[in-house]
Amino acid sequence: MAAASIPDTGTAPIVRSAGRPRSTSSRRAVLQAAYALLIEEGLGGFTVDAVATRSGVARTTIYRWWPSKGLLAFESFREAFGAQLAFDSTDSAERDFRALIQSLARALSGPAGRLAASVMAQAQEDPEVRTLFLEQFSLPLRRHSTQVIGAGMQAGVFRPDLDVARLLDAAVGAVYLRLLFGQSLDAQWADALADTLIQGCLASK
Amino acid sequence: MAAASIPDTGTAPIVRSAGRPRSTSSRRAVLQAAYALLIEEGLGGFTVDAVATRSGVARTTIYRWWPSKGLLAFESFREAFGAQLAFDSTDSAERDFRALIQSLARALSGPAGRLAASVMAQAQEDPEVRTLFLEQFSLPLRRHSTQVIGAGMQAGVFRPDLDVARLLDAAVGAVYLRLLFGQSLDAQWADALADTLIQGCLASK
DNA sequence: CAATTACGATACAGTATGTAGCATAATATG
DNA sequence: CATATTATGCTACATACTGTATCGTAATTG
Repeated sequence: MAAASIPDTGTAPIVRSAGRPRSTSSRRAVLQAAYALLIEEGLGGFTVDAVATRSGVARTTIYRWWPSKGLLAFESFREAFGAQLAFDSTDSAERDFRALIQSLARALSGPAGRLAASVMAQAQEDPEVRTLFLEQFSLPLRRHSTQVIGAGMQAGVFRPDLDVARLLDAAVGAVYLRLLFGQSLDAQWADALADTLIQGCLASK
Repeated sequence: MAAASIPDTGTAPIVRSAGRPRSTSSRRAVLQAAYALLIEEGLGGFTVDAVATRSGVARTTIYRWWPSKGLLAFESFREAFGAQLAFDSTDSAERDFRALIQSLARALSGPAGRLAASVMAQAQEDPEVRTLFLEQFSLPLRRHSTQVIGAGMQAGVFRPDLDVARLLDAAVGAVYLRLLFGQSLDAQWADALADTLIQGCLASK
């Protein structure tokens, strides 16, 4: 019954130095405007200008805190997503593995999925975004998934020579593939994917 | 031993009307410059301006033939990739399936992989690029793959209730996932992926 | 030769990026 | 309360890219 989620690595430390403190309301307004713009207009309508106008925060202030569009998009993504991924472990490894895929698919199937797709696209232009996405989103998720599957191997449900990393490449890759092509990520699809991955291809029993 | 590859749907018809004909050398120069820029600089350095300068073709001429950056990127990708994917069918369904994954991974592992990643990123901004990529690249590939796997099911090697579409989501998704995250797509990885997909997760034989 | 279409060059308006300077606001410290 | 310090908002500016319009010139057909 242990619950896990993406750790919140982003929020600033609470050390107080001299001078006017950073406006938390402006920060929130910017991230929220970025979130809304990315979802409503996609990457095309996502400009610092538009974020400034929509949030009511001065453009120069945005540049002060977010050196690039990509990092702004990523921070907006992380804030919106950090709490959305949570998994419960049960006594069935197979059920846990299905839940893993379902959880990821569900989280990415909503409007926030467009956000993730936009960040992935930004990551192709900006290596820093790619690194952040990998280290702060993909890897924590993968670490937890590896544990879940490892438990299934320990329990003898999953084959002992299972290549967990490749299995996760396939599971996560399938979800992202459909996300990037704008295809639906409904529960039925996710369960069929899990079925296929669990059972494999061969006819011999 | 039947060979298959992506059909060449793009080249213009050969109807000759009055007036000065379109310069094929300019067209090639533009596509080649776009290709080089996307590979060397990535999406960031890929602008119509830069393509014009590098190709020596006037910017206005480029705009005349390619209404958007995304479509230019896609056409460049298609020209460079059309012939790169070819598969041979043997009498072993399992070997053919492995070859499928190997072929895709090999084609995307080179510098041209960055091109594909760039087009995928463009597809997030431009629905037209997404549609073209799907219809002219993904779907033909998928149709052929479905045939190969279907033959394996007919032959009794693959389970009769195998969900081919999900299997391909997983296989192709895994390749794209690593491509987009800049991770290597070497032959060893591809074969381990094929293993995992073929054998599934369960310990029970 | 006339009609037609493509190409190259220049110019232009619109928009986005990213920086700088300055006045003002908010907080900590003495 | 006075001062130092930092944040914010505003205007201005240089740079760059987009996309269109116009015009002179080149190449091809009939």
